[in-house]
Amino acid sequence: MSELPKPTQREMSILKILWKLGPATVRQVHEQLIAQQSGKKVGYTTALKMMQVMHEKGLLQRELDGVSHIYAPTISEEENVNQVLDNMIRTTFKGSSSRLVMQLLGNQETSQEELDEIRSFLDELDKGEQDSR
Amino acid sequence: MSELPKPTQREMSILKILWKLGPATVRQVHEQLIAQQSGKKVGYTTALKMMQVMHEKGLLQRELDGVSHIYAPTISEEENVNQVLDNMIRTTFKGSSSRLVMQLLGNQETSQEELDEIRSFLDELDKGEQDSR
DNA sequence: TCAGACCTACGAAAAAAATCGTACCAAAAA
DNA sequence: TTTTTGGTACGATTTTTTTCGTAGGTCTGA
Repeated sequence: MSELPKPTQREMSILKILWKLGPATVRQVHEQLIAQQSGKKVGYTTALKMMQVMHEKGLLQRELDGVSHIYAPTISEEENVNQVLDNMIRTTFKGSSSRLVMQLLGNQETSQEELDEIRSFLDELDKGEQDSR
Repeated sequence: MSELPKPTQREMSILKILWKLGPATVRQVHEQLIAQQSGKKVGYTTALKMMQVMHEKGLLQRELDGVSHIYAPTISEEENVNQVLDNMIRTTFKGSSSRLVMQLLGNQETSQEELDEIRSFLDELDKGEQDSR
């Protein structure tokens, strides 16, 4: 496994945009960047450069499409989230995912539907485990 | 709510140490910093300065104790985790905490005990809700 | 009294991250 | 053909973060 450097906060915001948009050009990303960061104006070349740097670091893949490049994150949002969660469980919940879940549900307002969904998902898991015994 | 700046990655490592130790002096934090970051040696004044800066930013509180200061995070680990999770739910799980839970449990290897714990926690929640009706 | 051990504060240097100006190329429009 | 409209690359500058040297204070033990 190659060691991808941790994205900086700014880089994360670009990753998030790409996760939302799917593979996209610098221009598209730049537009989003401006749209959300109301107040901060970011130049086009800034976005371009950032994405070039991220490409060099291995955070983004790119593909030539006519004149322009189409960029995509090398890591999916799912993978990223999993990493973050795993890490959180390890460092702040002593390895116990149930603690995380409890913390989460205790804090968030969670609707009945959601709770039910979780419950039936638990049932699914149990069933799967049973089968594999 | 005051706008605390997001801690940088280095600052996070100091926060984590303080969350683990409880309120502590620069020296204590510095020791930990060295202990974990085997390879990277960090000078004492570096740790001191970082913590001073974090104090100015409002990330740390401090209290004079004789000659030295005792520092503590202004935000608890719990609050921090909640923020991160809330944010994650909002931005990547479309506001649904159950999706997060499902993603988590689907990915992690979770023991039967943990699953049971979650289930009984769900029951607790339901009971609470019932009472408040 | 004086050296040594611990502190803090502060400024400045070094390193890393972010921003942007400018040059350049190609294709489309005039 | 010339101009305008996108696009890339890249170097340089600016800003932010990180690191550390140095100065200066206090207390303690020799």
